[in-house]
Amino acid sequence: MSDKAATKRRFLDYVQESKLRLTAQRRAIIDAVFDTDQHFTAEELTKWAQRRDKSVSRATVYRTLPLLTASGLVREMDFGKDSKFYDPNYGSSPDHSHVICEDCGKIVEFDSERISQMEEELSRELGFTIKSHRVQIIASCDQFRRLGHCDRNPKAGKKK
Amino acid sequence: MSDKAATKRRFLDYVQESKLRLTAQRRAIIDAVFDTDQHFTAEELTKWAQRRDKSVSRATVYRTLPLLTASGLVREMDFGKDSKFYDPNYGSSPDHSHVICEDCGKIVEFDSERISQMEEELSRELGFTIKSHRVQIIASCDQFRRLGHCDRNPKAGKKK
DNA sequence: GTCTATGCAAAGTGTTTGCACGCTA
DNA sequence: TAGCGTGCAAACACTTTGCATAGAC
Repeated sequence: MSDKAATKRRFLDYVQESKLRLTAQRRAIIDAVFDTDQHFTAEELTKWAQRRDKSVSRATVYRTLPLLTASGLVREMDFGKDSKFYDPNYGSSPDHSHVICEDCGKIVEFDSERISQMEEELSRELGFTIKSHRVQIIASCDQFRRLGHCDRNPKAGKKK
Repeated sequence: MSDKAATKRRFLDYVQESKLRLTAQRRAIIDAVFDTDQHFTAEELTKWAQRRDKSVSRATVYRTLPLLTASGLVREMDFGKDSKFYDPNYGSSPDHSHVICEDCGKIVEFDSERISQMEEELSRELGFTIKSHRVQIIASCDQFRRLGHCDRNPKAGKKK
C-alpha cells in the first residue's frame, strides 16, 4: 500500500512516453491523486489540486482524468451515485473489488480469487472473453448500527 | 421466465396497497415494462409507453421509475454509461448478475451461488451485513470477433 | 369534491467543448 | 517557435421540479 510513490512515477513515465506535456496543473492533479488512498470524485480532486495550485480549473481536471484511467493506474467506478468515483489504488492492486457501506458511507476494498474462478466458468459457458469486472457489494455497517458511529469513517452520517 | 404476467400483477397489487392511483399513463408504462425481458433506459421506456398511449410524457416516466424500483420488481443499474438502465427481470430472479459485452452490446444475465458464498465470507471478515450486490462482468464476444456479428444481438455494432 | 398525477417547460447537475491565449518541450 | 494544454463560459445530456390543469377514487 505504500508504493504510491512508485505508482506516481509510473504515471510520470507514462506522460513522457505518450509525449504529453507536464504542466504545473497536471503536476498538481497527479500529486493530489497519488497522495490519497481514498476514492474520490472529480469535484473532490479539483479541490485537492487547487489547494496545491490555485490555477487548476475543473475543465483541466476533467481533461486529465481520462489520462489517469488510460494509464491504467486509476480506475473509474460507477456506484450509481450522481457522479463517478475514481480509485487511485488500481495501479498497486488491479484486481480488487468494493464494499460500499450505506450506513457509514465507507468504501472498503477486498480481493477475491473466487471472482476469477467464476469468470473462467462464465467464459466457457457463454462464449465470452472476460475483460474486466465491476463487483460492488452494498452493505450496512454492524458497528455503525450498534454504536452510532464507525471507526472506518469518522465523518460517518454526513449526507454529502 | 414466463411469469411476467405474475410480476405485473404483483406490481398492480403494490400500486393498490400504496394507495397510488392507477392512471392510463401508469398503465401504459407498466405494460411496456412487463412486456419485455430486455434491460432498458428511461428514454426507451418512454418510447415504448408512448406507443401504447401517446399522452405519456418523459416526466411521468421519470416519476414512475422510482415506483417500479421501490416495489422491488425492477432494478436500477448503472453500467457507467450516460444513462441508467433498468432491469425488468428482477422480480422473477432477484439474484442474477450481468455480463455486459463490449462488442455486441448485449447484456446477459447469470446466476452464481459463488457470489453468495463470497459474501458470507466478507460479512464475517469485515463486520458488514451484506444488503445486495452489483456484479458486472465486462466481456468481449468471441462470436462477434470471429464472424463480425452475434446471434445474441442482431443490432450488434450500432453505437447508441 | 378532493387531492394525487400529469404535461409542459424551465431549472438542475455533472461533464464536455469551442475559443483565444499561455507555456512546455 | 510550434503546437499542446489551459481557463472561461457556453453547451450538453440526462434527470428533476414548479405550476396550473386533468382525472382517479
